Amino acid sequence: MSRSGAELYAGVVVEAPLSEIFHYRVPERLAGRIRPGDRAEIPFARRRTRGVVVSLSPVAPIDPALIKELLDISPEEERIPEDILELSRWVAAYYHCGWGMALAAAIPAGVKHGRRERLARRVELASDPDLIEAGAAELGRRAPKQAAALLELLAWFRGHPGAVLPADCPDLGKAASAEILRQLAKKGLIRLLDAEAAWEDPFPAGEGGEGSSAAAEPVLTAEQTAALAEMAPHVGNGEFRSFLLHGVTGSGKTEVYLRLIALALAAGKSALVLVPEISLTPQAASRFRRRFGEIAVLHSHLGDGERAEHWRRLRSGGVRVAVGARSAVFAPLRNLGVVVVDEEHERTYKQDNDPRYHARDVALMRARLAGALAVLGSATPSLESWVNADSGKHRLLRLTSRPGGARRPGVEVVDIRREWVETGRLALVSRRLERALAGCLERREQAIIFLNRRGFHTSVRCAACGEAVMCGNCDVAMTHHRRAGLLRCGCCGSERGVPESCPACGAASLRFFGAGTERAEDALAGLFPRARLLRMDSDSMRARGAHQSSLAAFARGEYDVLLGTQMVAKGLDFPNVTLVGVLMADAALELSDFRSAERTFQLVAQVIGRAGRAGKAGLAVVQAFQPGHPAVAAAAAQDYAAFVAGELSGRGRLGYPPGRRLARVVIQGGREEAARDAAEAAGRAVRAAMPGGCRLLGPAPCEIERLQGVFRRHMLLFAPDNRILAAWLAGADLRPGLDRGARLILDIDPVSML
DNA sequence: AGCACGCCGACT
DNA sequence: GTCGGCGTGCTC
Repeated sequence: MSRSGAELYAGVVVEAPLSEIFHYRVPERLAGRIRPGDRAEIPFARRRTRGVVVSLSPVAPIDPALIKELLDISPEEERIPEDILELSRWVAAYYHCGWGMALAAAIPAGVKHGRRERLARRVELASDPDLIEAGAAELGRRAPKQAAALLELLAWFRGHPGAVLPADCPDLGKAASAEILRQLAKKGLIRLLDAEAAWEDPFPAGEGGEGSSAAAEPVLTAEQTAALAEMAPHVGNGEFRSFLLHGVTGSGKTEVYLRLIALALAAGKSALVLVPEISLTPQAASRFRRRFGEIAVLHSHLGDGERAEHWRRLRSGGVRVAVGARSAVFAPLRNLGVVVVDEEHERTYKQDNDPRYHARDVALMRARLAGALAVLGSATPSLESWVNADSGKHRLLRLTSRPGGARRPGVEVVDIRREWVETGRLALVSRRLERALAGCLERREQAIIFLNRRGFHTSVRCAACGEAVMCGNCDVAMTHHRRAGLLRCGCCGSERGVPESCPACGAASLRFFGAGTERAEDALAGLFPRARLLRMDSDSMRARGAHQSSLAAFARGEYDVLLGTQMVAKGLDFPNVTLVGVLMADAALELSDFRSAERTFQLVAQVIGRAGRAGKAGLAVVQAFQPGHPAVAAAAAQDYAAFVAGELSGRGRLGYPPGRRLARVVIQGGREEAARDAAEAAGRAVRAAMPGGCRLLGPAPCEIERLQGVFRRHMLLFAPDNRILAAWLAGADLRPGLDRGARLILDIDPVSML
């Protein structure tokens, strides 16, 4: 069989959702140049596919008779760099997913499929919607799945006129699997297009390229200088170091990052900057471009082709700065010197589908593997990072003052309960806030009003039977959207008309409760009819680019008041904003999630920071039902230390993170029975394998037991440290009972408990 | 994932 | 009868 005697076998991670490694014989002509990281062409189950070579060995790990020969390897430009391969291996091990799954997250689609035989990745309707709808009705009898997918597509295109839908769009869910889409395309009902087809870059490179004069570098504050002086010696020396940069809003963290990156570049290294998607604005991108010339901006709206192009340029070393959201943590930068994670506390860094990695933690591991310097920046660091700084894992750096002498805003807390008693009505806008707004408008300054609830009313309830109108798919009360004249589910987005009578008991006694941004808009319009209001939430900002253009219009002074959800809590500073109002600071506290206090603190502290960023005096009015709640009080006092101390001791008492490590196992199924049986089986397996010093909660129904038509149960695994947690999970066989109608999700370091 | 096999209900 | 849809199983 072997002619030269020295056989070589390659371990290959196949491009399929499988966790095993498959092995292939390396043909002699490739034996000299094949290396781990090569993309390989392989025969796999009666077809050709591709994979990534992860190991090479002279011994066959299985019966050699079963092993097939590897067909070819890809050109050099498509190799996965060694450090990315290593990083993906760590992701697979840490998050308990297959290596293939981790690699899939690390390699962009455009690179995976190569340039030639590119898969169709965008969907378009083949004819006009009404014709399609008729087609769907006809299809319904024979192919219900295809018909459902078609209707889903139709609804999507009606909601997003003129847009092009990526074939793997999460909006479609699994209603439209690749197979279904192919079938529909075969029938001529839809068209599947190339990635390259139309999606203009919302952040074009534009001006500010290499040649343009470098932007004037602002003078650093003493604190910025000190922070840089701490870090500078560790740039480019090849040793991993991590820092937590705790800087109040407006203290100039970005300038510190920019200087640090400049140092890395000067030392011949490259730099990776992670930002939450929402702050990846054209302005932010151009700030980096002005300093560093050509950079890779990796945002979520890049086409496969563009993404692949960035990947190749970073990989070749042609571009040495990458700025991007979560998945940019895998950008193939060479010779990495600095890794920045801005707003490190943001939960958007956690991916909420497999592999469920936390980009901040992956970034730290990446820096460690590269021997680079990592900086985590935030005005309100996560407790995890804070504890790591406390224990000496990260070095803590502080920025407490704002450059240019901008003062911190004054904060006043309004007790809504007392307001209620004194005025006899439950007003959305307190008298104090009304007065402040009047003054602000009179001075021709701008205000931001924050309310983290969408819609008009947050629920519709029957006065006769007490039932709220629930979503048909989820265990969630539907919100009333008066503008649209319907009820919508905040979880799955499904809609229904506003019922005349109670769907549960039939009584014509429905009452509307709670307030969202729509209602706040009405309230403000009633109080200040002449004020120009801009409402920003995911309902009013559905159109592509609406978010950016609205913020720009507000910045130009075309509006007086910006009202919205989280969307207005973060992002740009508007020099003319001197007033911030928080309508229900404690709205999120009722959620049964152990992090809800932390989130409330972060959110309120961040919004308050929006006030008075330039020379002008700022004021924040914080309304709350529980003004004394530590999260609200500490945020109002801008006292991070006080909040952290209290919260940490509470978490410690309850045995929650960050003191202990947590994994969450969710079992879901279309039938309640199947989900419960599978959860019980998994629960027994987990309990049997539980090491000492650990704790198991559940299995029990999830907070939202039914979500998008699926029944969900979960359990929480608490362990003293990660090693023990990993051993526990390795020892528990979660497979049995899952085969039929139930699926299992394992989430390490979960951020959502719902 | 993708592709075969095989079962099942409906049409030339 | 057979065609197409859709569940199931397997891939070095």
